[in-house]
Amino acid sequence: MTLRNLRERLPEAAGEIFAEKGFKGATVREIIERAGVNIAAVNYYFRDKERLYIEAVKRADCGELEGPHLAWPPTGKLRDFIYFQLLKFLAPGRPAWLARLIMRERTQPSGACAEWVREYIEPRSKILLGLLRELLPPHTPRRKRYLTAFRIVGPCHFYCSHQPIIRVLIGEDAYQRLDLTILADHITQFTLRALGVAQPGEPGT
Amino acid sequence: MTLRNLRERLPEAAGEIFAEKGFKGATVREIIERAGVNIAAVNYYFRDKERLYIEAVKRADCGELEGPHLAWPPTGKLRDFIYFQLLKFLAPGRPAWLARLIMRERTQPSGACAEWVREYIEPRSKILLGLLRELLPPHTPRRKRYLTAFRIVGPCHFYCSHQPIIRVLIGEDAYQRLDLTILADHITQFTLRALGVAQPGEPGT
DNA sequence: TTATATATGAAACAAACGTTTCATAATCAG
DNA sequence: CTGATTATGAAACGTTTGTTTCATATATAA
Repeated sequence: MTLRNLRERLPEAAGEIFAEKGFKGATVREIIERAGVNIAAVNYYFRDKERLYIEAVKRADCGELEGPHLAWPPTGKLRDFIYFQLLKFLAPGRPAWLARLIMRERTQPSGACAEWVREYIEPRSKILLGLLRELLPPHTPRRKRYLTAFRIVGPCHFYCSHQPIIRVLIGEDAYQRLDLTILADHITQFTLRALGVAQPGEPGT
Repeated sequence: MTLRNLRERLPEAAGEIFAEKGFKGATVREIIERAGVNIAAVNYYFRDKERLYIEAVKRADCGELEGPHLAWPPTGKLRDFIYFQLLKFLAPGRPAWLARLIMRERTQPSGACAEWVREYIEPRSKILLGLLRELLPPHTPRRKRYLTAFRIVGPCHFYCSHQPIIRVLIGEDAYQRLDLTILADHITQFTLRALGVAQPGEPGT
């Protein structure tokens, strides 16, 4: 067989199943079956199930730091930030299990991924807070800045984490017609209006 | 021993542990140990682990329909809705595990609780959409109404579901100082301003 | 009381789990 | 080629899992 392929196929298949069933719910036998490798490979390449899990999470959320285009005005940067936030979770070409794996680790941290929070979550949080520092009036207290940040990131994550329930509530048809640009525009306009920042030509979505 | 107490203590202890570790992660032996009952009681009272889980979820989220006070103006109803939404998850006296159990079932439905979604989630969704029908201009398309609803409910859930990460990002001290009324007011003002609905005397939070 | 239904406890069940072992196969440097 | 290192496969390991069994204890009704 192709040697190096095996070491890569394992965490990939693991990610899909961990996302679907969680750490405890997934079994190594199901993972190695999907990866098409022998069960001993888990021990050989990753020592045990937990380290395989960490590796899978890291690969699922290791995208480059897609910062907003620096040349844009602050409002444009905000729209970009929101759009990329949505894109990460709901991009059409992106496998759905990636988002679910990340969301699972975000809302129920296994503790094994504290390092990943520092390396990945924290920098993005600082980008948004920096953006709000430009958009909000000077000397806005720190607390109001991150309260506003929650108001922006919250809805982005809501689409992903509550996906199963949203499908039921608004109907499958309406859910399928949702477009990422529509969502991003809506959140951006909603935010800018709430902050009292004028935005050219936008009567309503 | 007190007879009927036993049947009640079981799903209560189960809820705590299911919330903490999920359905698969929790073991019946840990549950019966915390409840202080014999392992046979699970089979005797609830047949199996899954039915015990369903019972625990139902009891965690069976609060009465705390609708906004009908006599209030629409803006007041909205604030009430948001406040109760937060209260359900983060009320000081309320055990934290209740919120986590509900959130777990919301974001990763086990499928066994479809009935609970219909009976509990759907009515509350309709209350909010009805409220928005009053607040938004007449003939606002259905899609914009529920997009706006997501903008309101999203942040409420964000506080709960991302609680572990928020604690790290803003610091434990700042997190402890967060007050539910502050949160509710902030979300309400943010929403009303975004909708272009005037609100008396409110320069900023 | 006696008879019947209900509740409890200790022990064991078979199945599934993560992990390990070890013999063999493949790879590669010399 | 030879020898050493690396990779693979089949089988079994010891635990833990959810569930069941059955004898005993308790409550209830006549």
